Amino acid sequence: MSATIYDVAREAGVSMATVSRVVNGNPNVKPTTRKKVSEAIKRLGYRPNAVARGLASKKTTTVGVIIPDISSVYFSELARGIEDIATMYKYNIILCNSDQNKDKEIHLIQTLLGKQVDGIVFMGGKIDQEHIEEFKQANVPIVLASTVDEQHEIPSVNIDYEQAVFEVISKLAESGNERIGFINGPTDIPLNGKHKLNGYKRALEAHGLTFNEALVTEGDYSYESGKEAAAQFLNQDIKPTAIFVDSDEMAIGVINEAQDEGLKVPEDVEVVSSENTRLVQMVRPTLSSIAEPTYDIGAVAMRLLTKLMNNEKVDSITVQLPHRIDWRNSTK
Amino acid sequence: MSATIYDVAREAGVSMATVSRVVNGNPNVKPTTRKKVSEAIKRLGYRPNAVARGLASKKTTTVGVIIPDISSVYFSELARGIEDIATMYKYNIILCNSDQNKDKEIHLIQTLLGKQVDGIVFMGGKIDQEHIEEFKQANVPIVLASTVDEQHEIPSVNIDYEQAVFEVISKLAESGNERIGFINGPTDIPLNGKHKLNGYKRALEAHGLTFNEALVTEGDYSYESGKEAAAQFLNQDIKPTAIFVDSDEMAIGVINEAQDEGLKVPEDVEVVSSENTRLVQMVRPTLSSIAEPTYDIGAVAMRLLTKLMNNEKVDSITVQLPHRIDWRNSTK
DNA sequence: ATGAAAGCGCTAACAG
DNA sequence: CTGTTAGCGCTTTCAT
Repeated sequence: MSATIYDVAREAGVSMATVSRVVNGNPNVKPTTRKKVSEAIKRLGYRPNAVARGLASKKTTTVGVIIPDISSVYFSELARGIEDIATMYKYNIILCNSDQNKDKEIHLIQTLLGKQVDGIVFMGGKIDQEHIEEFKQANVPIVLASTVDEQHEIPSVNIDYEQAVFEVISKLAESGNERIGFINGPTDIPLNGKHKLNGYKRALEAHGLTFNEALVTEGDYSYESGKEAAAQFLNQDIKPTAIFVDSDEMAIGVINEAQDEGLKVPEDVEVVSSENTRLVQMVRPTLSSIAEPTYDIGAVAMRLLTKLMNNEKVDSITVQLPHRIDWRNSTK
Repeated sequence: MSATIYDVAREAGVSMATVSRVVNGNPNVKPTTRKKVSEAIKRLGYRPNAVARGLASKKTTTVGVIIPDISSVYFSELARGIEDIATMYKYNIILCNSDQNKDKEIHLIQTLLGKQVDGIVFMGGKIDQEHIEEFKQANVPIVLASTVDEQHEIPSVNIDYEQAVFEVISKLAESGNERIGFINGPTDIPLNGKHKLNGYKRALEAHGLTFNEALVTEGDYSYESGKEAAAQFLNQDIKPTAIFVDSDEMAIGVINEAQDEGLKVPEDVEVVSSENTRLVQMVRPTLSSIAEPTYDIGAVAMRLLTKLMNNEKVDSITVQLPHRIDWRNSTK
């Protein structure tokens, strides 16, 4: 059994309150006493029990992180941003994979609240009423990262996805492409089915192009699904001359499929992706992509959460980070 | 304030002990009482406080996971394996990035122990005496995943890295390569500087080839460092005709560098990598690689940890998972 | 089958 | 500056 605060108190000949004070860096302790206590701590190898502390103080310095899939390149970068800032503010994170499954998500929220986390960073797809209910019932702050809440009720950190897609498609249209394909992510998620699709449509319209259903499809973010979607596009009569793809892995699938079919990228078909993970520079040709500040979204979301947990004032509950479009060799 | 077990007890007209019993599924409760209590729980929206429970029971159903960098493709796959099995056994994980920095590692171990985790999965580079001390002082089990402890004192899950490298180099030698390059990971880590290097040397020897220092270098696992190492190799007089690279990202750097210099893979230079992440199928040519069962290493490590936490008997404290070599198009 | 009561190890008033 | 004293919310004997 390891030493408790009580053991230290006895060893140092003081009360537990005093030990608690020196452990917590309370200045109201005479230097000599502090020294006595510190030595006793060292001698006994005392290590404060965070669980007991959590129970007494009602703070665990632990935050929950619900993420669709940590093994995805995109989300693991986000997670790193979250964890770095958490560490900076002395929090630890409990990491949970949801696979974007609503039941799991709800269950995880409850588990985390049961564990008395001080806050939660949530990443997911669709946020529906049931999520909102849970979030509101929680007595700790929640921040959404790279996840949109239609109602703008929950604090969140995102980029302007609709605008980003609008810019990509516009540029593609301006450089002469008349048939621009769009391989979206799962469209049951509003972020895809609504915002990104809107950006696509608005850009077409703005450039006098007509929307063609045969040029829009969806994948599940995997390499394989990108390859399949590309095969579908490239085997129809009206082949697109440019394709915007909603993830890097899918985009690589598209490039490979195109090349396998003897098409040249970007000469025959231009490709633009959407995550700007490290992968973009590893493919040949290097991939043009919406440069979403993935790490930063995580970092800023966590930073926002710390403010909320601290009851600090925040300018705005929803923050929108800037994005760029990085044009590389997969486009002309 | 949310309801406590005491509130539920009063609401249901029983004692807290009884509430505790139904919450924990203790069979010694009359069905009618159980029902009464369950209803009270529902009515009050009672959710057990895991911190209080942890303090009383000395179990947190939380395990610590120390990982070099969650944003690495390799480690995030490992982490997913860990988390899946943890979930299966009703544990949550506290995830911490160490960047393989020893001070951080030691500090994280202490933080996690302070948080009273029931066990730790540790991934890192060099395990030295100080680590071992910490591990031994901890009163909870520790399992190393994809991390070797020279002394074999700490439970661990690995593949036989030396043997795997031996096989790759042997095959390369047998197919006629006489100058086989080796881009290792950081060699201050015994796994690289000792075991993998040994495998390389032994294979050369076994095939009558002489060891040449100019054909061995190291990188930091990044794409860039792979590219640089390749540039170094390919610009010297005695160019290797085959290169074994210790990570997928570095290997892609090698392929790209070779191609940028006008060399063909595998015709002019063959490339074999070492992690078999999803990336191997995304590059062209697809990458031959040691098929390390990354996800499984994590899963098995976590499974082993659950047994240890449960005081179950385990056949062997160190497990060695089988590996394959997947030959793809980056080799002849 | 159920209840009473004693902690688990710590923080946080409140005194002094 | 230091000590006393209640809890925090739950588990766990030990009775009954």
